[in-house]
Amino acid sequence: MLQQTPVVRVLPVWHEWLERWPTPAGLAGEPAGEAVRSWGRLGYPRRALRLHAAAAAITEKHKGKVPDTYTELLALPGVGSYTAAAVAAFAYGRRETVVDTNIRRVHARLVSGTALPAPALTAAEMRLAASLLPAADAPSVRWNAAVMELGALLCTARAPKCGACPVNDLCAWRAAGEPPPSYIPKGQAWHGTDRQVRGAVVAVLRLAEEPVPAEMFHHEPADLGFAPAGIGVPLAALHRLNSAPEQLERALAGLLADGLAELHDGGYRLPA
DNA sequence: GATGCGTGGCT
DNA sequence: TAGCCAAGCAT
Repeated sequence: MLQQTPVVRVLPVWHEWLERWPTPAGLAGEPAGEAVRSWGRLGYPRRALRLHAAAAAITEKHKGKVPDTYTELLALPGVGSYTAAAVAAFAYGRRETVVDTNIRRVHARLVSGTALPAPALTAAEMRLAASLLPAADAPSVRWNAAVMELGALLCTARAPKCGACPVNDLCAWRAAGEPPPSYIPKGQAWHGTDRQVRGAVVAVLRLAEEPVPAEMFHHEPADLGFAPAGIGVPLAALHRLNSAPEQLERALAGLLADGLAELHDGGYRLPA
């Protein structure tokens, strides 16, 4: 849930999930669509699908217990190098090189003297992080947590709070006069993209209790002569995007391909 | 290595 | 207010 999503937005959903599915087996015992539905508006709903798949893998291959090694964690769906290291370190106390966006930014500034880390995680960054990690297990966990928090709370991407930083006297970027970034990060396009349409379609499917006919996506409900049950609001939002028919087709096809939707009785629904 | 993939708070 | 950006991953 925390992948690319701020902590404060994750917390309420996380609590709901743990109450509803206290164990991996509990989640694995329900349809994947239920995971997507209860994902709410966290974004990137593929993560819900993969979390469900990970729960199934944990149930089947790990006797229902979340594995405690980096390698086993990495093999789970939706778990990459960051998440595998973070779980091994923070849940199991292991010494792992945890590198998230916060840690990358702190290292870039404090050590490398640049305003921002490289556009993508590099081998050099991993080597640097590994070289800074304390040798013993417990201190390494504290180090990972501390650097991550420093980045999240003080050494932020925009308007870093250098005045409150406990290590500002060690900061290479500050010592260099806070030079501007050497490149301009290109923002993620949104308006008019397939991505926006996909999001609007999934919003409809989340609320739908019956398969949604393709015509519902392509035409105004008023033109169809019948009222959609319970999905009027997200459907209206989708139509307001006024996307081209082929764009809608791409979005629907993409959702099918990703397993976020399936065809049933001539309509689209979340995977049952 | 580059791209596609959500959503909403903050400035 | 339009854009930035957030505990990344898979392909």
